[in-house]
Amino acid sequence: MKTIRPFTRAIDRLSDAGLRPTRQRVALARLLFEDGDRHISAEQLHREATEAGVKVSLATVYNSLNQFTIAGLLREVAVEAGRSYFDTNTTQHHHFFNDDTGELQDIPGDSVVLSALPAAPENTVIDGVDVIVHIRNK
Amino acid sequence: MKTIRPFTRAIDRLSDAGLRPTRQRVALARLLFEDGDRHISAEQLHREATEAGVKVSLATVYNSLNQFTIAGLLREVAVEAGRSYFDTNTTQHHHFFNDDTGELQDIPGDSVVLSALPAAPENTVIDGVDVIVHIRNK
DNA sequence: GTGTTTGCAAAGTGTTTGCAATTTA
DNA sequence: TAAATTGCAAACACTTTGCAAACAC
Repeated sequence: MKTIRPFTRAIDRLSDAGLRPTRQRVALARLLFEDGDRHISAEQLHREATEAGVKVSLATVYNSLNQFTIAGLLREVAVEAGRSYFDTNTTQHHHFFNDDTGELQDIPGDSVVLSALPAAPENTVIDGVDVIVHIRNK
Repeated sequence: MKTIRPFTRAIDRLSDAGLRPTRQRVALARLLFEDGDRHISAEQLHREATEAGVKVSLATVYNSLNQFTIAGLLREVAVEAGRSYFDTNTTQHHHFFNDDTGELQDIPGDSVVLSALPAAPENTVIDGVDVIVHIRNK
């Protein structure tokens, strides 16, 4: 009864990524990865953790999000200056960003198609393509 | 035959946009608009102004950039959390962002083509599409 | 003159860091 | 026990704001 499956999965995910599965990191990983694709900021995650009764400092949330990102568990999405979002879906895909509400969401399937990609400038290589479709409430 | 963009003085540009052409705003508009397309942050513009002998405070640079943006003279481009870039080219186009150097540049011509656009979610309308091609040095 | 704009410094965000205490392996 | 991690507060980078003085019309 002590061995909860999802708990174990979070631990394995962290271990596999070379991150020590501490109490805080496991709790954050569960919040992040147990409910499918998520787009979340550090503040939001910290609030969720606190509401779930997990004692973790905001600094640790920031540090963990950055470590998870470096480890390839998360992807950082820049939508507007001053706020960072982290996306649990690390595969190549694109986003709607609601400028009214600040909400970020995936663009489903392949409903965005880039039919031509530019050549990278001299001495550079393409590292990734972000498409942000800005939307606002009707 | 080549389309020549009509030369508009900084003063007229500001007046037409409903902005009082003060000494500071005129100086900033000159720096921004007299040398073709530019991608610049508030700090950079402030430094340029200072180097050009224009006395203007950083707060006024920020305020002016925001006013210019609201007036449609500039377009703000979000590339990474924590830094705002302003683009003097307000037409629909896309960008390379060099993650190594922090440099932002236009993607030339039609070398990026979005061949499909998603439908906006319920009760929202599409406001614009940003394509950022992240590059890094070889 | 009257309303607008500026500059300064202070305040506000969001994020990172130094370091002692704690936890993990 | 040694090394890694945490929490706190302070530091940070960037941006906005309040208000008195300066300016544009």
